[in-house]
Amino acid sequence: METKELCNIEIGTRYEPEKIEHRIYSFWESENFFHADPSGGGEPYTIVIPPPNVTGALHMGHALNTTLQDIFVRWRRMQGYNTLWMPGTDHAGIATQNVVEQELAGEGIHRRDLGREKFIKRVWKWKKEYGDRITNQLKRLGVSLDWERERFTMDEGLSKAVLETFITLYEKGLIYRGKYIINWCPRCCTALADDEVEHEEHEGHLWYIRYNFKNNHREYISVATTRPETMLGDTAVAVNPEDHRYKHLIGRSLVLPVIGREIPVIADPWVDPKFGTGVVKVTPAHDPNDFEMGRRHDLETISIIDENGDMNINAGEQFEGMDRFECREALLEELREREELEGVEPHVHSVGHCYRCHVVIEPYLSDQWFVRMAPLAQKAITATDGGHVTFHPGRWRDFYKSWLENVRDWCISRQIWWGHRLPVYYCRDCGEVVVARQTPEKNCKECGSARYEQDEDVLDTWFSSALWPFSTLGWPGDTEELQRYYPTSTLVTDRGIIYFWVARMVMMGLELTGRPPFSDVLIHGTILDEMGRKMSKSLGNGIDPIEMIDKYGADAVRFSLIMLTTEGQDVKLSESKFEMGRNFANKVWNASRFILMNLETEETKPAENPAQKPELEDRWILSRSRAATEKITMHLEAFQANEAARTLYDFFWHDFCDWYLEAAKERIQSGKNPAGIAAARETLAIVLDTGLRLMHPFLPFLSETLWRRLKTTAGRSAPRAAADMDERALIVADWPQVPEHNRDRKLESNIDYLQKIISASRKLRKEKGLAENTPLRTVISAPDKDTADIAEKYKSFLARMGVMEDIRVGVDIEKPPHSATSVINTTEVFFELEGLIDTEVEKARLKEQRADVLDHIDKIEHQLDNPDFLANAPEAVVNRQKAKSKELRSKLEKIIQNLADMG
RNA sequence: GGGCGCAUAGCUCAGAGGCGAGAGCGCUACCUUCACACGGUAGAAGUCGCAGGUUCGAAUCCUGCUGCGCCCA
Repeated sequence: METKELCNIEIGTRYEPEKIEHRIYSFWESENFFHADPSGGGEPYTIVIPPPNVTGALHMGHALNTTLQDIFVRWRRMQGYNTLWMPGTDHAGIATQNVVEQELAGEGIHRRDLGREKFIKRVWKWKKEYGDRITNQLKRLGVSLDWERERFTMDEGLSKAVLETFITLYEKGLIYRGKYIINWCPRCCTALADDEVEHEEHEGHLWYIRYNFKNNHREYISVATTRPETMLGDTAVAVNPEDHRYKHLIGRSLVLPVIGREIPVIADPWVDPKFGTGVVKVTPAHDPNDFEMGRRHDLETISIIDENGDMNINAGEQFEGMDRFECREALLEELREREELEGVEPHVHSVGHCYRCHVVIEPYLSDQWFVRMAPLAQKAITATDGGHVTFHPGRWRDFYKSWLENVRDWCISRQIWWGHRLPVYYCRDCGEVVVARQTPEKNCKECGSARYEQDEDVLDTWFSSALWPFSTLGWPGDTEELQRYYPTSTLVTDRGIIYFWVARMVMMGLELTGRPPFSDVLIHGTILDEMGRKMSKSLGNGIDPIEMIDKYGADAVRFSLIMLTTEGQDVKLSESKFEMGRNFANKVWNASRFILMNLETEETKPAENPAQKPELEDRWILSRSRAATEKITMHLEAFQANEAARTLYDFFWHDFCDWYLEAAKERIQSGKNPAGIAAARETLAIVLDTGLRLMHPFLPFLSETLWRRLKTTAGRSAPRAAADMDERALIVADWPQVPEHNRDRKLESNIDYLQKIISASRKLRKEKGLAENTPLRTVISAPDKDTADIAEKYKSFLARMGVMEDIRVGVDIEKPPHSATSVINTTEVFFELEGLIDTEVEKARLKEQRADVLDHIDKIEHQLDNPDFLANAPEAVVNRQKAKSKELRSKLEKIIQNLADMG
């Protein structure tokens, strides 16, 4: 897109983001500004996006997450770093399979009807049609991702990374196959990892069931359980070996109710004597703890529930085919009839649910593949302790470590079709296991058979996500990108996936590349609704970012989110919050509009290049803009985007618009003093340029639009500003530098003093009910020559900004008759108000002020009278309080004098 | 049960040993003045959750308590 066209935007009184956003984004894309060139110069700065789920739609969490990343990337790009922000999506095995299965269900088809191959084709078709919804939505936010490099966890390169990883870890003995109790989702029909199970407090029951002894039907013990239906698979009853109540029963035999199987009473220290009766049933095939106990005591494992959560034949003919919860009711009824149900009491316990579909998890005994976590976790802990991976805020390091320190082996096989199929082949004739890159060509070395079949399972999606920071850069190939951009710089994410993703990336990065995948991890808050609840589809309490962008503009959405996100704290969001960003954007728009109008004026001809005579406020705003630059840069370096945004807001609105623009306006519109006007124009352009640069990471569309306009306009009457704007676009313009001697603190404090005098005049007019443009004759009585000089020097500033006239300045000038007094620091300001002074009102006002000052003096002098304070407090604090006390004393004296003068 | 976070103006939140505690929204009054009413100017508004402690000095540090939220078991 042509620059001319971009500038051809009508600068109306309202910022209309919808008119520019699309154009600007196309411009950036067509100019290739997002694309990283590994052969280019500059220190690398790399971020990989947390790949959103390909089935997902953009929500506020993504909006915050990507805005933060875009801020860091745009800022570093402007600083001259060779910046890469890697985009992509995650194939989300279970979620995507569910979506396509539902689509098929609409056509009355089950995936099994289709067969594996056709089903996978169907998923790819779905992905091609709908898979880029979320990436297109991201573009609306203005993100500067390097789209040319977009990756997908199922694409060829990343699949190769997964294959190599599996083989490498298998060969190192870090991947193994075994028959264990895993978390099974009967709806998704697959195993899940421990951290894919969500635990919820559930108000259930504790049932007491009577187990009779063999050979003596009058003798029994009572067993407590929360899941009576699993009783059908019991192969023992256990007590704690130290429990004196039951010691004599150990080794005796019981008869399992309903089933009639003979089972032993065993002793195991795992049993908690305080739970229920202290006697627990042991079901090794359906409880992880019981499974361990079963191994210790060599118990039989009897599976009674199948993969769909239905009872199988081992549960007995009467229950076979029943759903597990249906069976529970039927069994309880049966026990009641047999008078073997001893009792029931309410019991709150934690129940695991599938994190994808929320069905109750079934502990399930099956053959699965696992990653041995202890050695990997140890490396990850060491790297973090050694400062190679730093969390912001730091407390998340402990959170991450506590998981790594207690992590159990990771079940990575999933019984679904969509995903990376395990590179495992079994000999059909002898069952020999071969892990290989492709179907083995040689005959089985055990039995000589040539018939192999590949494992049906696919890998956990997180297995491929764990490789993301290097697989996206071409690993296992030794690519230019990998050399240039790996390890990455900053990872930005929500605390919710520290275990799932962050920890696993660190483990895999260290194991496979020998280096941590990133140096800094920024954990931001979670977006909540107005009532502090998580936003979710089921609650319907979400706020759609795209709707908000349509309504308020992308920049407003971005800026509001960042302003609200204080370090690591959750954000309670409501739609009205976006007004803050919109108002700020509109303020910037209008301030720029004013400046552009003034630069475009016909009055100054560019060739003439008039002499410039800067005024006080010109130098002041330049000093303030340097202060803002310094602070914003510092906050970004500390990962505090919200503090940076706040600094920008205060600087632009309160220093630049409230004070400087108003002062410059007066000067320019007065029409006198051409050199002063020229200086004002130049300063407006310079400071707006700086402001837009500082703003760019936060409000990219608005700043780019205005900057381009300023660049073409500044040449007319702000030659120095124009000369500094020689970059092609703001997105690739230089970040403002902070020169060594950058501040004029004296000047800033002088202006502060003058601002107080101006405020006092405005306040007085309000009190007297005078119109804002009524000039006040003013006498300024300073305590010393230095202070008087400041006021004298900047009389015209006071006159303009405070609407004062005939300002007389001196040391200890006498108070004119019929005037109101304001005491500013140690200066008396007398406003002449003939006919408007009510002595009684004035006296009351001064008395109030006197009481106030006395109160303050009391406090400070009490402190200064305390020898301990003088002895212990730092000198600077003591001096400050002494100066304050002196100033207040002087102020008090003046108030008293004024009161006395009034009689 | 264990761990973490939060509690400050009507609302949303900053402030992390030393200012007489701040911002945005909302509220009150005045102002359609020529960049902006999505604006300007001025203002009202606080027992910094409660109780102890440390300290010359606590909204800030420590202990306990209460309430809310999150994570793990």
